[in-house]
Amino acid sequence: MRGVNKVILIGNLGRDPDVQFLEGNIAVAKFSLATTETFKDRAGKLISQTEWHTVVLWRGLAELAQKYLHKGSLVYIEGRLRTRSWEDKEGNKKFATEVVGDNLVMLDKRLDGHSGDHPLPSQGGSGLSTGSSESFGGLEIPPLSEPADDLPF
Amino acid sequence: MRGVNKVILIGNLGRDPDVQFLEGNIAVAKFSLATTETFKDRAGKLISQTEWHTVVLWRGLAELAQKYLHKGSLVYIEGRLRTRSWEDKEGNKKFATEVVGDNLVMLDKRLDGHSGDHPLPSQGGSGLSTGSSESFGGLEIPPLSEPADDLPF
Amino acid sequence: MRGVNKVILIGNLGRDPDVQFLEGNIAVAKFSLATTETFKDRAGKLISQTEWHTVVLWRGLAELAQKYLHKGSLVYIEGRLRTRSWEDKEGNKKFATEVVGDNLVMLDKRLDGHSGDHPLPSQGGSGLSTGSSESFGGLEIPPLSEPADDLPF
Amino acid sequence: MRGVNKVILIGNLGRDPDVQFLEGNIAVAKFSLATTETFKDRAGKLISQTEWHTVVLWRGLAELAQKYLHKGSLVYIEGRLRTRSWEDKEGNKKFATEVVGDNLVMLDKRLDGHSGDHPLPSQGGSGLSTGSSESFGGLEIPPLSEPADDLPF
DNA sequence: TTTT
DNA sequence: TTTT
Repeated sequence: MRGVNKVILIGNLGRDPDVQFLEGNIAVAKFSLATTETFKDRAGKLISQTEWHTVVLWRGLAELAQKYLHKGSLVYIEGRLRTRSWEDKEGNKKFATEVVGDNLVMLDKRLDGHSGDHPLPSQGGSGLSTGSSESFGGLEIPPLSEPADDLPF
Repeated sequence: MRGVNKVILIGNLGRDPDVQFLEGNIAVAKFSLATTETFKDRAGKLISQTEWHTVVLWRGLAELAQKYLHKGSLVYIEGRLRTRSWEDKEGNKKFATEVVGDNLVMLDKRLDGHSGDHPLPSQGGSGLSTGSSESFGGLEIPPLSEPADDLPF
Repeated sequence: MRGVNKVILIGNLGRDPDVQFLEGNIAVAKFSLATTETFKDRAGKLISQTEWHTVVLWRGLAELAQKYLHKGSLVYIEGRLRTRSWEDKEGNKKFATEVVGDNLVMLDKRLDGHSGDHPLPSQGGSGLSTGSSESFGGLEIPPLSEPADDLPF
Repeated sequence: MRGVNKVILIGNLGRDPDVQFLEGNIAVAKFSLATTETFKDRAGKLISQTEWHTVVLWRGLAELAQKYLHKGSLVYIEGRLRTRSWEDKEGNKKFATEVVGDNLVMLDKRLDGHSGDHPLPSQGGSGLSTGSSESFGGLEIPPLSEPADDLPF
């Protein structure tokens, strides 16, 4: 590669995801995501701007979307831009730019009383008592079980 | 510039922020942030890994942190890495790497009954009814009030 | 803000930038950027995939583009997605998604013999009167001149 | 996952990479990377600031580093922060924060006359037997060979 | 310790 | 339409 094509979004779903299963039972999810940014214009006035994105997820991520995401869900999406083009029935050239996600983080707090119902995948850091000194322990490098701290550096 | 130094974190505060005011009434906030990532190792086993970061915020962001962040808060931080070094009293060279934030997004849903109490800055997209076609309208480019859609392209 | 809308690209310009000056002498540059990523598909075959993006730059960044970028230039662009819609003469609804850049890093080695000729600013907005401060989204630049190491932490 | 820990750097190697092979013939590369950013301080003065990062690469990426990177090389690194701690011989607690890279893009123009000599893979893991698939964090690579444009949306 |  |  001599290129980078990366998108990072945090926003809310405008509708429930639309999930389809292709042959081979491959899941594809699609939804609109609204990102709202606020900033001051040159005059110092607060401006709020919403942008809508089409997000596409494949396979495992699509299945996660189907299980856990719905209209209003707040998510972090990391992915890449992809523009498709086609001609409609009238022969007009059409373009659509989508964000193909390869990482998804659900940011909603479960507010439902019946938590535990659906075992939400993972749970980061919350409920930590103080930890920090403890947690600095030389953790293993993720996908490996190498003796990372024996490194001869 | 011929360089990029960018950090993006989503995680929970390990403690309430520590906020100080320097001369000139410049606010500086500091806190530990835990980011937890989950993934499968080579054997397919789910591994959860927590990393602790020191986050430093200046001025307006520090004041936001003081007002709205506390132990357990879930935040998005965008910033850059900065390593400081010094010698302690025994003459040992010490290093500390921090994330100096230049963007902060609070990701907690307000769960408190008395919402409205503290006017949380902005509120993105949530509660949107359907919108999408409407929202595609040719929005103005942020900090400008140029007739962006009159562009001669 | 309760949202994030961020794009990071590294790629080559497909053509020289198209630069226009709006009233008020505000520069706008537009160009196509090709990002090429390579990865292995499920069968282990190397796949190379090129995606084309429309990049829009304003003010100081547009002037930088005009001065230093040309067909083939390799650049890093950081920005945000923005979709515009309009109707063409036949009444067809059209959409275009662009990347509005707020940071630009030129990655080409100057190969010209007369290097040193023009002291490449190479940073968005540097040395420009219009002063695109957009790179930091209106945020306070973390103060280098602050006595950072005297921090009472 | 309920967290994000992401670093994006563009900078130059301060020295040739230090590459080691652990048992199992697993490669680990380590090097210092300088990122230089330029911006204006409050007085409008141009400030250039260099930050040094320790970058660690594993497996296929480490082998790429060994083959193609050297002192001065310009690279894009995407990875995550990881802080290790240990006690030195005097019993002093020590910390080191590193960037563990999971994506590498070489940004140097090949200036050597004998270009074409070694067909630069230039993508993390490409053409390597060890096959660092870390770049995609264990996620399914979005399937290029899927009939993406036949999607029923 | 890099680079412009 | 770029680049390797």
